[in-house]
Amino acid sequence: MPNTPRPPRRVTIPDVARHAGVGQATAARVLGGYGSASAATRERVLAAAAELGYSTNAVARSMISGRTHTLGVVVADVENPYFARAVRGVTDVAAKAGLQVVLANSDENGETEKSAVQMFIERRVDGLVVAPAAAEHGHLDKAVASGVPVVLLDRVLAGAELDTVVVDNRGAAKAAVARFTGAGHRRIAVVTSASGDEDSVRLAPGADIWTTTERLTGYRQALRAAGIPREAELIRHTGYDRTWARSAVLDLMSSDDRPTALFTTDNVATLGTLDALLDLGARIPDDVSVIGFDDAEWTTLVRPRLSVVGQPVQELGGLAADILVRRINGSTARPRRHTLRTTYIARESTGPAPARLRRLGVPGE
Amino acid sequence: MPNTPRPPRRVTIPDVARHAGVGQATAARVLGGYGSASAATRERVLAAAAELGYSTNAVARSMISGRTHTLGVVVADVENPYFARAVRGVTDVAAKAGLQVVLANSDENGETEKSAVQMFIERRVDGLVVAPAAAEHGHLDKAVASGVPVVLLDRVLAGAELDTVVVDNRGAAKAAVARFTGAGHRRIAVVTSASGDEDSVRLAPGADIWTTTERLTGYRQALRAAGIPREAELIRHTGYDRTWARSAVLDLMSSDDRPTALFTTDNVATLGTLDALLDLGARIPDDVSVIGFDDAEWTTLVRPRLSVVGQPVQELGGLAADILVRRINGSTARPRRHTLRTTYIARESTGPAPARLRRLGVPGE
DNA sequence: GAGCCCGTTGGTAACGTTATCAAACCCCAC
DNA sequence: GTGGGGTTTGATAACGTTACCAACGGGCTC
Repeated sequence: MPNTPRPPRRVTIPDVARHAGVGQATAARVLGGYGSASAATRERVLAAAAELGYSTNAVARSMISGRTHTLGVVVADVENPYFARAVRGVTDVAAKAGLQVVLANSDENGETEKSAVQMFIERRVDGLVVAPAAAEHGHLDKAVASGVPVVLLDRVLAGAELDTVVVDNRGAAKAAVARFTGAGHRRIAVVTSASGDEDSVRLAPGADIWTTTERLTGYRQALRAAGIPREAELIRHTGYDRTWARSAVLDLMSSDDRPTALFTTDNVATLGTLDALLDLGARIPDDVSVIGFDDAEWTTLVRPRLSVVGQPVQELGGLAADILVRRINGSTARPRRHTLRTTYIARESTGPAPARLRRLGVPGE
Repeated sequence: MPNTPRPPRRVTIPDVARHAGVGQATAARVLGGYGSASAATRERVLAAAAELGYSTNAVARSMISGRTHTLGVVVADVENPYFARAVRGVTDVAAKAGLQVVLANSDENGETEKSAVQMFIERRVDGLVVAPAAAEHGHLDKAVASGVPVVLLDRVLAGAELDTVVVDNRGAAKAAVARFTGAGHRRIAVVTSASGDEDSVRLAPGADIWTTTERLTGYRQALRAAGIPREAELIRHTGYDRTWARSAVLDLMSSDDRPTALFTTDNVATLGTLDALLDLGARIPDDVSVIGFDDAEWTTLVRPRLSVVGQPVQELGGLAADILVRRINGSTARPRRHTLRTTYIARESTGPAPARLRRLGVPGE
């Protein structure tokens, strides 16, 4: 702790009490809004407080009440629109319950998350919302054990006895891909930012997040259900850079036996995919159909407008906050998983499988 | 205050001291990392702490130190990518200085902002970053007076003696529009989400935010510099809904004497404008040139890629946090305005003014 | 008029940490 | 053996609020 200069002394309850000519306890009751006081004294105390510019010291209050009226939120990155929306959902519900929200970014790093959680516990937050970055959840269990309720957001953690708020990623992906198969598509590719470790269903540092893995599983299930053999070449793991997804799709579409439908599991992949398709001069959906996962403001800007799997992201955050509020109020219900419904948003980027493949341009011309 | 159940008792310093067989003060010194202690006792205390699962109570610490190591941030809406980026900038710099960030959304409502600031002061945050929603700044002055440093983000407040971090909106807009005039454009329209009260240069509730007003001023200055008379018909105030901007542009482009260049002052306006242009089948930049304000992930998705005025948003937030850290450490420098540079990002949406106007399609076909 | 109940009031003890200060201790030099 | 410097140690007082309890007073009943 560096020795920083102390802030100036603030007006306290004893000050107000003295100025109002009442006992400290009385002033405290009026200012704290508890216990009883006659109208006359209440008036006097309030006047004195206003005159001196008194402002409650919430820190002192928390000290004795044991409540900070604060929620800690750990997400990968607020800059990511998905998490921004989720955080917004949390803050809205929290605000209604008189709680404020402290934010921390983990950058998908388990250690960063751990230390953020540690800080939150030291600060005695009343509850924690975490979008876990790693499979390890000892720190979260400890938080719960020490009386700080935890809700997992967006991602399931295998073997964790924690409230979890997610969408049915697998089912949503399966349903989306089923639209392709239903429209006669047989060669359906999937583009994902996930790195593709086969055994990463359990979340591990550096491995893929649960969400994406689930969506890939849904893709596979849809293919199986339609009796379409899985083809490794049609599954492209590109990593978290839009240009990589672009190259992958460029490559994919240069094949003589190119896919007629593309499913993208996340926005980075979608952006890269559209980038490639645009540069190839591919006609959507005549040449190729596209469905993305998660809606964004630009999905209705591109022409044709993009069909996507929409997620109730803000509600997800809101529900997480809601669960916390209930736990803070004493609920001891057994932790469970809450799965919210996605909605398929049909726009203009999907159509029947083309009878034959049109020649595409080469990017750069 | 509802009477919620108290959380379970936590392990405290006296507990650890007892368990380690040392005095409270000694244990406190070891655990608090101040004062001196022999290696042997340090060992014993640490072991006892680990054994009992001790975790520092930051609330109690704040109570006596007067510091909460917390920054309050009030933005219009974290869901807005602009503010999301700014918040990210704040948290990053704050984290490096050992500060956490509490978030509040004002939704551009002055009263909401005021009560958020009030809460922050009660919670004794060490500093405040505010993107002001209204011209009124009494509550911010009071915060500073009571020892809580305040930095204004993104918007200047007339008559406020506060540190302010902004970009040169006026100059950037002027330079952008000057590119149009330099390329021979004479009919240059501007599309803005601002409502258009003429006397809203001073920020007022319900009126336009400073940022947009400045950009409009820049637009006018660029026209004047090029000797082009200002035409009311070419200035479209559309309000904060993308479809309204779309209609405005549809109308604008249906004129026989339609503009050959469009400048949009914000992302909502840009989105609506492109929407309209796309539906009209307008060729950019052959039929019409476009420059937007503020970059976004989709500006490189549309074809042609959109030229924009880029803002160092994250740096803006970072600088705000930086200034606060300095003030917290005792700086009493006179508050001043910090204006960061924008960068014009030349892409493919601008070109020379067309010799004659091509007939455009009608939307809906 | 005495007894009682209830709203009001004020003194004081928490809460868990850091700050202060004096006492104890150690090692060494004289 | 004694004095002196420094380090180590522990008791205790803050910090500003709420919790607790006893005392007071007025209006009512019997």
